Amino acid sequence: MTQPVFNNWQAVQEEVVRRIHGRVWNQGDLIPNEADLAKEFGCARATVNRALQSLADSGLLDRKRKAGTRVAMFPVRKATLEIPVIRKEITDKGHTYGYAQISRKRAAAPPPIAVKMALQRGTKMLHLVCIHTADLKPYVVEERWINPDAVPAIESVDFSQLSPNEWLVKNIPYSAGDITFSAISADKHVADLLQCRIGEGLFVIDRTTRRDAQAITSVRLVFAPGYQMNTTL
Amino acid sequence: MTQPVFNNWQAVQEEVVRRIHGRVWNQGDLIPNEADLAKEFGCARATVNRALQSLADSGLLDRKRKAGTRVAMFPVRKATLEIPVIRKEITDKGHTYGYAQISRKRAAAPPPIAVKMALQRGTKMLHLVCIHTADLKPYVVEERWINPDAVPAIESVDFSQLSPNEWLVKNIPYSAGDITFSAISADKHVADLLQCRIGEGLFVIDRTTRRDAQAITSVRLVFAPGYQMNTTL
DNA sequence: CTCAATAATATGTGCAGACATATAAAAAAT
DNA sequence: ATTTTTTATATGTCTGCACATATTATTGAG
Repeated sequence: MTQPVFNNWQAVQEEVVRRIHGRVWNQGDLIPNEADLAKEFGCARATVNRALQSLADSGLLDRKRKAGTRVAMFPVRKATLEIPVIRKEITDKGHTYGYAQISRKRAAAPPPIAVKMALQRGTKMLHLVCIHTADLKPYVVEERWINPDAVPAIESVDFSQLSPNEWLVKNIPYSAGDITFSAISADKHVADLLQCRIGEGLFVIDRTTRRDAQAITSVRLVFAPGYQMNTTL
Repeated sequence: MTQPVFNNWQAVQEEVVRRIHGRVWNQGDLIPNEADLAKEFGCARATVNRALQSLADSGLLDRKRKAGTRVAMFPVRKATLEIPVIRKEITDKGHTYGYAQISRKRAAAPPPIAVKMALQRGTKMLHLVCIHTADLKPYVVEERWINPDAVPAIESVDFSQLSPNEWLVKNIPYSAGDITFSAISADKHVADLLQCRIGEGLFVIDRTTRRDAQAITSVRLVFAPGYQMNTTL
């Protein structure tokens, strides 16, 4: 009897998944080490490593040096979300993109924003509110605070035609950021802009980006009713 | 002058990012091929490959065989979301987990669900509603449809103590799924369960999982007001 | 001129071997 | 008994080489 040969990392991965699903290896079990698996599968250890590493990335395995590889107790599935530029998101859906600036001013950020951005108290920030439309219908309101210390050039940029979202993505590289997804009830201000009822449930993305330790910008995107963010796992 | 040596893939990656951020390579530019970069960096091509592949995964580069590697026009950032088991999410936050089944019945799924799950019209499904609590306060309502054809064992499972969320994760492997995030306004039913005002904006996750082509289950998770889902990028 | 066959090329991935590194377990010192 | 040091081991990753594969560019046939 000739056993099948797994000579590429995807095949090895599939076999490992098959064994986990088939309860050959149970939750929490230590699985054989890479060298043994390589021998069994008739391939190089590097190939097994690639397969197992990829499964660890997706949360199905837990690996630790010396301790070995075990089947994750809670198979925490990881979904990857693509965060596109708003204009691209709208045009990719086949709609006509529109943009308008609502307001622009300098002001101290309110405490929650200041805390998130780790700012000195009373730092003057650039505050922008604008709206993105799809086929002339409100799509999302962008309320943004920009730290002029981190982006001096910002003072001379005209955001009446180009959204800060797009300008920042194109011009200011960032090294890290955090995102929060949540829901709010529309207040009067937002309801007016999005042309929806006051109190209506709206999807919200809050994002703060940094370069090294310095906060660049913090934005709240409030989407029109019915907005959905999709992904697969 | 001795140029620095990049003898590990993270260092190569950092240097490449530095060049993109520093506009040495601009958006849309074709960058040198792996062999040339390897020579320049004084490392093996495999090391450059690892670095560039990882950057392509994160959306900063676009790569195509023969065509080469270019800096992405829209640096679509990708955020990875961890989708944990609800009980684990709550206990990890340091709260006391509680669970209760609200209802259990057999019924035909409503059309939107039936479509999402690609079911025959009128297939009888198992319908479950339950609630998860954190420190005795409502945390999330789980409304779930389960396809008994895909999970025959489901009929004999008691969900009065163990949530379908947890039972399914532990017992039914799935190969694929899709997730939608959105916001709704609380209707009376949900408002009662979550002890919130009618109309309040609530964060919602809809998830459908499949094994091969067969739909296993479709679930709507409606979170209590104030819920946030966090990640980094 | 158009379309199909062919060659060239950049990435994708495999292999064997080596060394690096984290860390669990064992041994030694206190 | 407790802490520190050492050792063993599984994963992490680099190297140099080879071949696979997708796709563009070139060439050739009609």
